[in-house]
Amino acid sequence: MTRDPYGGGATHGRPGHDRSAVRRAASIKDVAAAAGVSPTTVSHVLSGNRPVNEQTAARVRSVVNRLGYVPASLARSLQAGATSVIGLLIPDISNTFFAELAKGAEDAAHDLGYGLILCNTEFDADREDRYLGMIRSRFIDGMVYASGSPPSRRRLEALMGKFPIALADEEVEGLTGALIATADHEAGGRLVGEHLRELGHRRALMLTGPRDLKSGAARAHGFVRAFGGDVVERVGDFKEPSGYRLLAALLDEGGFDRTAVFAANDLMAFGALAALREAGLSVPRDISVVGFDDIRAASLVSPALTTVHQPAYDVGRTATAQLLQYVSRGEVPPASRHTLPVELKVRASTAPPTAR
Amino acid sequence: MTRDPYGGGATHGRPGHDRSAVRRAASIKDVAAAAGVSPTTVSHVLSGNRPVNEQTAARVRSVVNRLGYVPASLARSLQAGATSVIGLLIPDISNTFFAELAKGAEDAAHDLGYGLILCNTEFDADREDRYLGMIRSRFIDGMVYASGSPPSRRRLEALMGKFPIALADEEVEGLTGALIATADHEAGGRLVGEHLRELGHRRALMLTGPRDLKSGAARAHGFVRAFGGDVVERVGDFKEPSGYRLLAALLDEGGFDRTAVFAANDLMAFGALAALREAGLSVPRDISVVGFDDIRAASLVSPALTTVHQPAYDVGRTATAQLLQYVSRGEVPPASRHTLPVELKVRASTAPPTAR
DNA sequence: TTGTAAGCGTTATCAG
DNA sequence: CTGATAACGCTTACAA
Repeated sequence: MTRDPYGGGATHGRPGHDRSAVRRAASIKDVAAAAGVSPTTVSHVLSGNRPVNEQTAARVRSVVNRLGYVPASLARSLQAGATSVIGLLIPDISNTFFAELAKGAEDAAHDLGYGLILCNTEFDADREDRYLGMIRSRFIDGMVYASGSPPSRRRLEALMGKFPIALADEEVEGLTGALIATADHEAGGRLVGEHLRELGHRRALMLTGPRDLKSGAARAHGFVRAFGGDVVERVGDFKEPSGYRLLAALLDEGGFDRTAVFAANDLMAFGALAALREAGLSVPRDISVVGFDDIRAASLVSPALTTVHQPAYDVGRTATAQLLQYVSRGEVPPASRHTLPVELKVRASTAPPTAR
Repeated sequence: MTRDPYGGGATHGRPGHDRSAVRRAASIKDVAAAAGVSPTTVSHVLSGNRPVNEQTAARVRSVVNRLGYVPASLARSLQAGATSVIGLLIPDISNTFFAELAKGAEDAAHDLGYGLILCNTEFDADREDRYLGMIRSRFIDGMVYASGSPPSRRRLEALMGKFPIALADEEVEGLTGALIATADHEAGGRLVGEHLRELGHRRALMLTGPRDLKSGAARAHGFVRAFGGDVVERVGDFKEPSGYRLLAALLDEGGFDRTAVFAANDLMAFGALAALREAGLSVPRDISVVGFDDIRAASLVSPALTTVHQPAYDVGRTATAQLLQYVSRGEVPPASRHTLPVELKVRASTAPPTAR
């Protein structure tokens, strides 16, 4: 917490030569005084909330310009009981998936006249805590929550119901009664399962994300059911190195008999690709690889990655738009779920298995 | 501008069954009353700004817990004259370069106890305007400005000097007296020039960004001087399609005699790569390609792109840290420049020219 | 050790 | 058409 940065008007009656100090800005009183009217009138000239004599209004406006007066939004918000700003809490803005989601959220917020505070947690609980404090202290009117760090459930649960919060992308286990917008993870898994099965694969390796994420479970579930074959599972953390390490370890062990790899996200698929390349295996000839998310790099890698396109932008946009619908009325959103469609992008990293 | 979202306390004296409405939160007065002390004492118990009898303090704390009281940061900020929140204005958060920059900015802000508002402009002047309004209305204590949309100069110039603003990544033409953190664009251009020259190239095509960006000019300048050979220039807009179109047009024309392409950023380089592939030319055998930025996808494309690594994270972090140093003292930052080193990443897209 | 009162900059209410 | 006053929720002299 930062304490009062400048000591409350020390430069007050001292115009002139202190070049770097921020001068106290003109207030509505200053304008009123200079225009010879009451603050009330100034307020109304600016807001148009009630008619003002055109002469008076003109005079006020001219003073406003001369003094460069801009209403203090803090005071306005204090009086209004709302700030017109919401937060977006995500684990990692440099992950393009979240960047896209953020863009959707920002667009939706902007459309409704709201500002958006970026709360980047780096999966750090302290950081998440601090950001959640913003909603408790009512500095923001609501929060779009798109992180999945498990330790946060308790706190989140306590907040939800009291404050307007929407879940984006990731359900939080055991949290009911929430407004949530998410991609159809199960369908995504199913599409991949069907695709690999149709190609003729029967033995697959599934690289999952952390166990406690519902989205991951849904993907896995959809995949296993649709694939129907033999599935080996390894747990990773959604980051590239974990995809690499998991697969490299399996390859080292020897006796690797899988013909396809389904990674929980594109990043892990990239890691898998690297491990395969290093082991001298060719994709998709020796082994097929599928990702999830369809981040930009997916179509750029070589071979281009077959993956499931997640509508990250829409998830962010939908969650935010829904949330604001309630926030703008001063209500806590009811439980509701918006499942957005996904799409399988078949590219060059999958092919029928070759007999070995 | 959003008008007062909810009509100022209609649910005030109506406790009870309106399930979805947000209940008025406990205020310092409520706590004081319930604990049988004055608001002043509550304030001091919480802030530690002056000693309080341990008995009293304990009683207050217990009431605070029971009521779930959290101080309203708006009121606090109004009183303090600062919000401990700054803005970060960028054109496109889904561009990984800016995402990295944002991450650096967010880290620096977080370290000093500041929040960061993401202002994503999509190169839209209206949007930029609205966000700049946040600083004029003192909702934020400062702004890290990392956009380059030319029409904004005037406004920016008017703001700078009055409000704490730092320029990140991109100088704004004709704006002096600013605090600025930027990568060493000129050195970047030079490194590319030297690299291509050493490989034996003598005829290059340079795909630039918009003309009025200083960074682009610096890159071009450094490149042309170091390369020394024959350089043809085409102006693009930093987006992938423009790289594609520019090169495709040249190829179509016939008589294309360049042996190397230097694109203003990686995205345009990707476009160029696509055009080349389509024309049946092989990189780097027939032609070498170099980018700028070193976004994640650069090492993933095939062939992996030789490019100049920009320290996006550090640019964001440095600009923000510098800005906050002044903001926290209530000062407008003086002119100063921080030039961060770049690095040439030689990968697979460059090679000596083959005689044709 | 504690409390009273003023003030931060607005806007809504009520009165003229 | 306009103005005085209270209120939003907090902090901080100043006083006791």
